[in-house]
Amino acid sequence: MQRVQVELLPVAPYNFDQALTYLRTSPSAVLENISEDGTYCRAVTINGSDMLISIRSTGTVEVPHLTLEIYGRQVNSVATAHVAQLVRRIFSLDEDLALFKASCSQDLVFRNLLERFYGLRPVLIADPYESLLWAIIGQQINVAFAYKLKLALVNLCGQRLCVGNREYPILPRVQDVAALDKQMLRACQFSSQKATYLISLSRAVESGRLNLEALRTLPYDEAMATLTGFKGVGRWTAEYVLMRGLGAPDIIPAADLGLRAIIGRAYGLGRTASEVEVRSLAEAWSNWRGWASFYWWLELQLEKCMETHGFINSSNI
DNA sequence: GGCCAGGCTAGCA
DNA sequence: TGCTAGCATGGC
Repeated sequence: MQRVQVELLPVAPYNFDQALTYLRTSPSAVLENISEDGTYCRAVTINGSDMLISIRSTGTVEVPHLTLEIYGRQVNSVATAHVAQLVRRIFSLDEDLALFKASCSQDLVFRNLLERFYGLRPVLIADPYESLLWAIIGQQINVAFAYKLKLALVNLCGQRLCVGNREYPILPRVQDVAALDKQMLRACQFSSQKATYLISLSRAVESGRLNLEALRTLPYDEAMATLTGFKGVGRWTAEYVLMRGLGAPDIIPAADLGLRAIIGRAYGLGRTASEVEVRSLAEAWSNWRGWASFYWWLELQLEKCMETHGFINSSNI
């Protein structure tokens, strides 16, 4: 097992702790592990080779510095460069927060979030395919059950990476999900529809009929049309994949129930906002609607955490 | 037992 | 193009 250390310099300001808070409170973080001392760990697969990445902050918000460690059988310079690039993308390290802030600060309600979450940038899902799996699983069911289903899928067909005396779950490979029998998922409490969608979409990705990476270069409307052309992928799912999986900064899943609820409360509607109302309010965050929805999601998660535990720290979430 | 949950599809006008 | 009913399955 090799170990390589890389120093990363995010564009300032950058608050890594906020990113960890998001992950700690996120019901979608199944493969990520956040330790109490503020170290992020997860297994990733680079060119077919499984590695463990470990990241911790070694700087401040104004002078950010992250230390990345990579553990794997063969961590050569090419793999190291790939991992560093992946980490920069997951944590949005190269983006300029000032542009986002300048664009959204006219909205006084949102400005409050900008101040409270100073230095926060979106945390993306490491792999677009991973975001597609999670989006299908998360459709229409409560997040606690969605988390349970994600774990079930990982346990059913995901491998594990051993580093030291610990095991880390690896995202199931496309071909392994594509090869699943529907009944195997049904036995893990997946609905018939979800099982069908997961398998058929994985087969589409495996065969190349659905090329998720290629969506990066398409205009939003074309990428949306491509995704929603597949059964099981509606507008919400496509927007979720573009925003969380591919990092599209201006895509907002406005139909998202959680987003509608938190926005309804924040803007004093006294009820859940409608999708149309969310899209209308989101005009104020134009060009950055995806980033803004990420901020709202963190706000929502913190609110739920307070409801459940009465306080927020690393041990109760 | 009933309503809700980080929706999608098919059918219809 | 836009609306609605039906669907599926735990959690609370």
